[in-house]
Amino acid sequence: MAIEKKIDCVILGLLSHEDLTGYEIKKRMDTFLKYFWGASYGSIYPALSDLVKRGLAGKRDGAENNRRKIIYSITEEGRSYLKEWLRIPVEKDELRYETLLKLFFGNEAGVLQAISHIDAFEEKIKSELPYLIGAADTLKNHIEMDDTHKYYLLTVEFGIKTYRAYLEWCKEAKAMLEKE
Amino acid sequence: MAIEKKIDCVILGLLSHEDLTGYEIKKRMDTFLKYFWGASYGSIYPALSDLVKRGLAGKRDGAENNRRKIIYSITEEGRSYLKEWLRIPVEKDELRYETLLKLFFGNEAGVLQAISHIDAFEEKIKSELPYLIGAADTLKNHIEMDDTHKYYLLTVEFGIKTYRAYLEWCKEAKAMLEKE
DNA sequence: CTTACCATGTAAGGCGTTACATGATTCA
DNA sequence: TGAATCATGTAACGCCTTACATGGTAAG
Repeated sequence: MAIEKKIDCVILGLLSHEDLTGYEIKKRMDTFLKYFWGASYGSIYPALSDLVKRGLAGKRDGAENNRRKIIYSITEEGRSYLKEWLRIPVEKDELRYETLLKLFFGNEAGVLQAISHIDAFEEKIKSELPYLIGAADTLKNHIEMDDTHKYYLLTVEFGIKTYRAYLEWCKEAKAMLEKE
Repeated sequence: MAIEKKIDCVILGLLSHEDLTGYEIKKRMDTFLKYFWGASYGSIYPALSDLVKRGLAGKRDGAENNRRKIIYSITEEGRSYLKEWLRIPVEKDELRYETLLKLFFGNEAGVLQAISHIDAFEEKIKSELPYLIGAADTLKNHIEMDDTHKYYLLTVEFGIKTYRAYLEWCKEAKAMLEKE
């Protein structure tokens, strides 16, 4: 079992780029990490408190007007912790594709239902792909400026490649099911 | 929130193909569903008891010699339950790619470490791909015989397509990181 | 004026893994 | 005879999501 909790590492990773509020951390996850990682407020805020308690992050008040705001930053200890986690090999990559599960048992439900699941999957991928392509284009235009962008681009391109493979598969899978 | 627990659906799905023991269910998951779903004994056995309690599965003794063995089968109620789950749209497909996470924060650790994570990922994919290709070939040779095979083939081809996309990405990602 | 967004947090409960516990059989 | 595989199960615990609770601000 891992000593490092993933949520801590993600937060620390984001804080290694810039100081952020809990709300902003969630935002970053929902945009940059969306297609390969996710977390809810219910895990982010407690993790943030815990990180501060352990000295891996610091907090400061950043309130403007009447709006409360707590800005978190990474400490030196936090940076070491992150580096150590980055150094050790990946434990496991996990996927839980409900779409494939429903497809695997498709004979119970029939061809039409299988196709409708593939259609829904295809729609979702098609709607997300332009965003990824847009992000890649933007990143390519100022790759020299910031090193973090280079790594971000890497993950975006992973997304683009796999999404395109998904779309190809959707087409072929439907063709196979329809020729009957 | 879903009323249906995924573990119940997976088990019921496997039982819709054939009668199985808990041990065999785990085996099926570790082979057929491996690259898009997983579960441990700690979730399978309790789920099985629960399924019987709710009348969705039946159990019978299948002991041979001195070896105890409990064979589970799907009931009519179980089949309806499965069909209903199969009918409703997919809730969500989830992935948690630790590899991409470590890569996203790669600037903290440097190019060499990023490459070593990609290498490890590539190795894993390369070692699993032949198994998928072998499965696809076998399935293609008796696709007419059994309808369940057709759907199994669909998921295997999903695996092959995405794995190939992964490998392409690995190559390009490393090339990008190395040109420096 | 109301909807969407900014912003933080807690409590309950679900889900599932890991580790443990036990014991038979098969094969080298 | 020891390792691998067959076979079933429980207990502790961790992690996370959902739902709830609260309140300010910006924009239409």
